[in-house]
Amino acid sequence: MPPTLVDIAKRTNTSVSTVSRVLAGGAVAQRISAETRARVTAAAKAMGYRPNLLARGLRTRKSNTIALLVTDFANPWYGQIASLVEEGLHRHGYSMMLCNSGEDPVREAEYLQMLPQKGIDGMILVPLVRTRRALHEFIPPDLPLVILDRPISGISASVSSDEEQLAGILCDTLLRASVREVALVTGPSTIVTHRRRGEIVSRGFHVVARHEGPARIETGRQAFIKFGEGRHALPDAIVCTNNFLGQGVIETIAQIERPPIIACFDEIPMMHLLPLPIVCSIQDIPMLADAAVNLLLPQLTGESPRLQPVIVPARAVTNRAFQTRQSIRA
Amino acid sequence: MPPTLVDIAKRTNTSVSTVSRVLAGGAVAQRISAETRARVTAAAKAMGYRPNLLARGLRTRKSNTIALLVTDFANPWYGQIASLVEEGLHRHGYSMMLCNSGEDPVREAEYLQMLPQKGIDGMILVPLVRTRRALHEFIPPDLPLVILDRPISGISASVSSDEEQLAGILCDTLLRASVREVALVTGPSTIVTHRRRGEIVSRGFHVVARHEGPARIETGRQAFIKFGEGRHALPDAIVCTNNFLGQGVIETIAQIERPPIIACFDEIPMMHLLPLPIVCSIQDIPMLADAAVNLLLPQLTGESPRLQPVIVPARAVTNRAFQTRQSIRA
DNA sequence: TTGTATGCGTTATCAG
DNA sequence: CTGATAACGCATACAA
Repeated sequence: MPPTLVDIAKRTNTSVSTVSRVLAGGAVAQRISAETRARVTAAAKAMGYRPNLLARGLRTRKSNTIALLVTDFANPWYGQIASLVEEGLHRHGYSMMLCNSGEDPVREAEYLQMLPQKGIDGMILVPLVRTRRALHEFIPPDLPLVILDRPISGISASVSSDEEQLAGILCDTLLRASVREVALVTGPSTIVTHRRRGEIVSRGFHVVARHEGPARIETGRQAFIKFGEGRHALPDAIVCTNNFLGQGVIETIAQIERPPIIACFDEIPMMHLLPLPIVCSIQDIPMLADAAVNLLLPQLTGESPRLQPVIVPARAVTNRAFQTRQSIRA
Repeated sequence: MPPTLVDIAKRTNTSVSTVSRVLAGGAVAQRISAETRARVTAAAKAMGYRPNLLARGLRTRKSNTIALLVTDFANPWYGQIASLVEEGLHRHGYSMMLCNSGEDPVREAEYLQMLPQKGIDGMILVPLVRTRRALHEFIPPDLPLVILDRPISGISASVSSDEEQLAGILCDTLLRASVREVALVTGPSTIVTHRRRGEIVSRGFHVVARHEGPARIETGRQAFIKFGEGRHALPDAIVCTNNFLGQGVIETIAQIERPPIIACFDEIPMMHLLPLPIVCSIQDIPMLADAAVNLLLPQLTGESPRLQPVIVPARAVTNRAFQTRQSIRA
């Protein structure tokens, strides 16, 4: 129904190839006489021609499209990074499609299979799958790929924060605040970042309670309820392995008098205004986004100059209530 | 390079059509002898066959893919709604791709053109374009389409909140709190929701200051700085036309003693814990998402039963600081 | 400078 | 039950 090259060719008394060449623009178009070129472009505009990208992609095996598959785009962290990645890719002439696995391995598998079949040129992935082998049961080994946030061993094109440092600075801050006992609220232990963060914290503190669940606000809420049941004395701090969990805990715990310190990874919005001590270990989102783009681009252009995993430094930030608490104790 | 139907056909001494039929499954596959069927499926699995979705889409004009184009997926509001839309569509066998115009009309135009050319089956759009005419310069008139959040006159498949009510309940709450003078922080007045919300508020109160800019946190921060320069006495309330603007204002204003009421549209995370009076007019995100999906599905299956614009009711919520303030004044 | 012919991987039509 | 064969819309090698 929409006009095709054939239609334009008929209308202008030329052939499909001529039309194709004209519309291709650039050098190829220059090899066509100015006269026919004008006729063809005019007709194309008049008929409202739009190239069928499926056909073009089928033929050229190029789509100028990158897929970014994340685990939960309801989490603003992913929205922010996606937004920056989008801008970066756009500057280089690629468009980006964001897909969501919703922390569901089945949906991840579906998208993982489908996206390459749809002819994307490359993919940036926040993975649920944990091994290179498992991953490549779904995607072809030659697809330009960058692993984001959660390194997979054996894949060198990956960007993530230094988990040791990330958790380390959090622990240091807690130690300086005389924390000894903590409760731990973690996302799925099948996910390496959550597991790793939990492990590192466990190494440094006496963990008196634990709760694990999907990395969502609701899980944080449940955690506090569960902790409340077990014992009346709360620990010195509650450590959450991501922002959503932290937010859930904060929402429910703030009513307590003398609440424990909340320590979490990633940012809590407006933490400075919240009436309880908070320390966040914050990843450098712009740098992560930038690195992801820069790691993908050379793969797209064919050149594959020994990609190295990029490890981005993080920093710990305490809120005002935390700082006040410290100066009072001092 | 990846195996195709032809490869499988050769390997099994059959024809492409047979292979295609077997792999199609369902009724078509039943018309093939159990024996060849087994041989073909086995070979397909062994060779790791994956259908080329570009080719299939080119042929069938169906992709089982819906695009959701929003204006700013760094804003959690869009992340939440996108997440719900995704789940809804997924339940009906569609996958969803989220794209971001970043409040840039040029990028919107690009995606608007490209997505249909890529063979999506339908689209849900949070538009920047303001008229039906302008929109259809980019997308074909027969593309299944739902307009989300910002109705466009002449397009009946649209879902949004009742702006009159949404702004009305906010104004009522402010009036009951004895607010007379307000400052207004709005997103781009080219966007109907921002403009409309601003107008309604202007009707009810004396607007002593205004600031307009992109609907981002940064704009809210700038607004407060600007207001601070002009006069020393702040108004009774600052009204922001969305959550991001509100967050920016709150972040910068909280340091003030006796801060004004912050009134905004959409949700402020953990508002109950913030130390200044806040009232939010909150849209029903799940209902919006649901309606969007339900408005799109019938268009996809061909039946087009007189679609009506869906108007979703909203509610105003005040935080604890607001409530405390009220009881003190009473 | 332009046209012809071929193929990208599928599905669908038409024979047999 | 199965196999040729023709599209789908585009890009390109090869001719002219």
